Amino acid sequence: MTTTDSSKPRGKQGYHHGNLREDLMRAALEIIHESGAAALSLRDAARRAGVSHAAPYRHFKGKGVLLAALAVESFHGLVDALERAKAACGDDVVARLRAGGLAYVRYAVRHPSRFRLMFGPDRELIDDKAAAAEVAAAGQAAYRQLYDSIADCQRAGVIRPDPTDSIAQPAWALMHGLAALLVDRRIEAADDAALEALVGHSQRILYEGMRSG
Amino acid sequence: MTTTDSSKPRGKQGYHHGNLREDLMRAALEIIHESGAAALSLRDAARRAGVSHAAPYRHFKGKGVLLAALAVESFHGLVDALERAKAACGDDVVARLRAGGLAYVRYAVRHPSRFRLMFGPDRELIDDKAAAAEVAAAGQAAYRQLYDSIADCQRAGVIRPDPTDSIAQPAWALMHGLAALLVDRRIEAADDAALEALVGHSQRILYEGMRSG
DNA sequence: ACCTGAACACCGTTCAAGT
DNA sequence: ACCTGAACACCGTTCAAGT
Repeated sequence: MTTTDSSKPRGKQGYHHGNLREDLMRAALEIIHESGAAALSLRDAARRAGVSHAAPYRHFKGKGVLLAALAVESFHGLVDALERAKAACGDDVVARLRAGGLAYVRYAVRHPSRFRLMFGPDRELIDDKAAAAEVAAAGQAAYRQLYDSIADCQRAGVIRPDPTDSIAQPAWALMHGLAALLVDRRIEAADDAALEALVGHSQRILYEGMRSG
Repeated sequence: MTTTDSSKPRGKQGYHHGNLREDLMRAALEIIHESGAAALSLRDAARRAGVSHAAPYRHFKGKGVLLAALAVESFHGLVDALERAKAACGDDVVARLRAGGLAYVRYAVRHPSRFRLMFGPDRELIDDKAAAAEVAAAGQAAYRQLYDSIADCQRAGVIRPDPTDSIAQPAWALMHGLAALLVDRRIEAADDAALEALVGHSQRILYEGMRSG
């Protein structure tokens, strides 16, 4: 029962894997999802991927770098979600801004482990400089989504022409705070409708203060 | 040099400590402050407190319970800070609300390790039910500070008479988001003046949307 | 090139035994 | 009552050695 697993027909019926890097990331996320980031061990991830405890080190310089790779992947997923949500709104700049905010909070609630990985203190584990820089860059790409939406609204004359950052930062903080408190179960949202209502209500309040005139 | 330490003149010139529980909490916080929560080990805390690695278990059922005790202590510190800030504003309900928000963000920035302990995923480590409940209660006490401030403003007629939670939640989320992003260095505030400006500006935007009329 | 096995220096937690 | 020392089952990381 050790030699007859047939999940991947790839390679020279292989003593090795073909795609260990991806499998390790998948396993690690699974562990974090089941038991929290503190419970993640590289050895367990290796076990689940069916390799020895030393094998991961051919693909990641250490535990922190694996975590960083997951964070980067997660930021890319967030950016995708934001882009899709905005694209579905056509040219209505205000609708695009609102949809982006909702998508941000939804992404956090649907992928709490990833959200915590992106923003949680696990980033402290990333002692590797290059990996830390990559995570930071991926995070900035997400912020740019919001920044651009605000700038579009300013150009359209529906949001005050203050420095864009001075508006984007509070807007980000509000959505980020909702996301963080929801993920931490400090605020409850019974279902997706309740979540939409909470986000929509928060956005309406904020929008009153941002709009022109 | 083992028997002649004279820091505490207490007890029977003691083979034991007098106040190990407190010393362990102090040491643990020191470690977290220096190297992050992930680097905390009970054994290291015990070492710094000058006792054997098994001694902590007379005072805490496990690592998670020590962390929980630190979180509770930190929430109490936050509540104290909020109360002091509000008290300094006399009877002006709006000033009290604003001061509370600023105090919240300041507490986070000044005590980032504690803030992460209160809200971070480290709470997952708390497998102990009683400890988790204590942390939740301490957290609710902090929320009540904000809730009461909003309610006071509503009674004074300066904030819309919507359900208080529906206003307190976005207000909390905005301050919490600022705090979290600042602690994570996703947003920068060069000094305390910049912090005050950021918080004040965010509050002004929010207040526009909350106020009556 | 990619993986294994043994090794090292750590952990958290438990438990008999000491004072 | 409070602490120690040995013990157990784990970790992360490294490194020679295998295919």
